[in-house]
Amino acid sequence: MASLTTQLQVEIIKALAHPARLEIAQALSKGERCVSDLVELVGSDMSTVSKHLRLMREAGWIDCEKKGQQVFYHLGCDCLPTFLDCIAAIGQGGTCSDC
Amino acid sequence: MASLTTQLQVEIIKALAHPARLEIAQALSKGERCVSDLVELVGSDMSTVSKHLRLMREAGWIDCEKKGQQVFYHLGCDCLPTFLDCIAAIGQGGTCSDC
DNA sequence: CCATTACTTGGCATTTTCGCCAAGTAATGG
DNA sequence: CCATTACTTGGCGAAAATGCCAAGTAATGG
Repeated sequence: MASLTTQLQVEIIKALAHPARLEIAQALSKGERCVSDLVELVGSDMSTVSKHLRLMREAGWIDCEKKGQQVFYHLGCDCLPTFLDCIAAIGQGGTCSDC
Repeated sequence: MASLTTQLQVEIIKALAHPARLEIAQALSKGERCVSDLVELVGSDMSTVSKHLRLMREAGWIDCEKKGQQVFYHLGCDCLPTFLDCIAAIGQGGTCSDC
């Protein structure tokens, strides 16, 4: 039953459905960050964070740009902050006003 | 690092991050359905669908009501259709206009 | 060049999720 | 009552996701 389209949409949603990835999304909503910053934020090994970032990039949520030896990640989809606010509102039991 | 709040939000997102659950969400956006309808829709065992429904209910996305021997499920959050449209738009490579 | 920093990728063990079957519960009809 | 329908729950093997370590790559500084 699940169409290719459905599967693609699931991959997009799954890319946010993990504590580290959600925290990364929240951080990037406030501005770009390099990988080391995000490693410090989520507290996992850099290799782990790197893989999370790849997933999110493949899903289209984020993009990156290399500057010298650092790689800076930033949002790739304008929807994301609204999306996160919506989920946060639902999480607090309230109704979401934005969406 | 991941706070309790973050973990809760992740559970809410995860409740949509599965082909069967996404299809159920899309179906319920068009109106209420009983479990048997949804079993036919997703093509899995009824016990499997029942467990998906429980997850979605615990996340707050849906509610249910028993009518006779049937259980009808319906949306529990007004955000959901907008949310789904947004994901669908992202999935098609376009920018999301609604959110 | 060579060492160092900043990352990415491969591999693999551990944990989590998934989905079926079997069994249990609740409402309806005869 | 008893059988049937419509579900839910428990259990468990199979599949997928997660995260660390080790190894590989690219840019910079000396």
